[in-house]
Amino acid sequence: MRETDEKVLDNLLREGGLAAAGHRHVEDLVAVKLWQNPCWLSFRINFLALQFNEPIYRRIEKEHGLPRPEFVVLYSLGLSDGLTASAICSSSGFPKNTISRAIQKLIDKKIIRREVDQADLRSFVLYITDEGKRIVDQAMQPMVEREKAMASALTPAEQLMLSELLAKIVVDSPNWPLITNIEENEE
Amino acid sequence: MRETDEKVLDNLLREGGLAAAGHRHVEDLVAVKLWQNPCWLSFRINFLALQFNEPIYRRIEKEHGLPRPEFVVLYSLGLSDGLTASAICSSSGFPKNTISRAIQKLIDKKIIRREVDQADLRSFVLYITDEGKRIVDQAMQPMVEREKAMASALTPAEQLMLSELLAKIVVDSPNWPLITNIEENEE
DNA sequence: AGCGTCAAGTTCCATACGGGACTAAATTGG
DNA sequence: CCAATTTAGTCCCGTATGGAACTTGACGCT
Repeated sequence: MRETDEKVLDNLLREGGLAAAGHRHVEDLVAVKLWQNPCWLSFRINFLALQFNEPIYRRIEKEHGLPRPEFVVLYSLGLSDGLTASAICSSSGFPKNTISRAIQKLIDKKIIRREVDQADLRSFVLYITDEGKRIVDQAMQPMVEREKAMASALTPAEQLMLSELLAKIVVDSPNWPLITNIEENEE
Repeated sequence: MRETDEKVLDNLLREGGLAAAGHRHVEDLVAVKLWQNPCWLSFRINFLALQFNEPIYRRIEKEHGLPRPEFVVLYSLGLSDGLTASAICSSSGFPKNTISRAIQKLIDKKIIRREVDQADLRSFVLYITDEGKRIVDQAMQPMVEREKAMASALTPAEQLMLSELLAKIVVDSPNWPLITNIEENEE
């Protein structure tokens, strides 16, 4: 790709959705961050993540007394019972001490249960209790609703497209280059 | 849309990208969260946000001594100088006390500068200093690189499509229903 | 003008968070 | 088969975080 072509593409990407937005009102700074931002992708993703999460986790906290890390554990077990702490860490991105604490709290609350893994005595296998299942099911509802609301800006065909595109990126994520912060030791 | 049609769509959405992933290896729990998850959209978005952010912010912290909220302020001013604290809050999703603190620190470090808004004596207008500009420019590079890496799982056409789809959702976000946590006061 | 409400920022404070050191079990390998 | 290394999970502790209360200025209303 020639130098100029690349610039053209960059601009197209950055301005993606500008025409379609038309006259619809967006807050000024959001508009700038959407359409005059070299980091078009990360802004869009971060913005949506925040907008989605913040009210949801606040509600789950209020309603069930579960802070985010605890809910993440529960949610993971709800999708796939019998997990280990480290599996939850790596699929969720939380550090292991945070997850460890969350697990302890959930055990105290009798929302999950823990058994030593006979195959590996260092690790524990976690199971959700009936009480736990009840809670996830209930907490999941508003999440699904909010998802629907979020997705409703798109047609079903567009939603499908989006789902596929994002999945592709997720699947590719293990290949992203490591960030090297081993540089300029100019403390 | 008939009941059953809706179920069909739900399944399609949830499994978006499954076929395309083919044989490529994905961690087990990630695969479950991708393809057997009622919250297909929020998982994809949150996962990508975390994967993107964590190394980037860690690096910026190490390299420039700026924790995330401080960088967010700087980044915002870099895109659009002369902002007010509350504008930064609402476009970034951070609470105002966190942003306030970040602003103070940045002023101390002489990375930004503050003037009272003559039109509204309660608020301040923030300006980035030359030093500040230097820092954003430098810190931006790895972000852009990482974006490119992230996007490189897609063809340019797909990237453009994604940019547009996400922008549509962002533009629509002010219309999402408020979360009502005013319910079942069963503390 | 004067009162009540609202909006911009700041301060206070309890707490959740995550880095890093630690323990114990597994695995590697010479 | 015994070090050396890696991995699962926990613990300690300083710090960043965000809720709530507060201050001060703007704005609406009669």
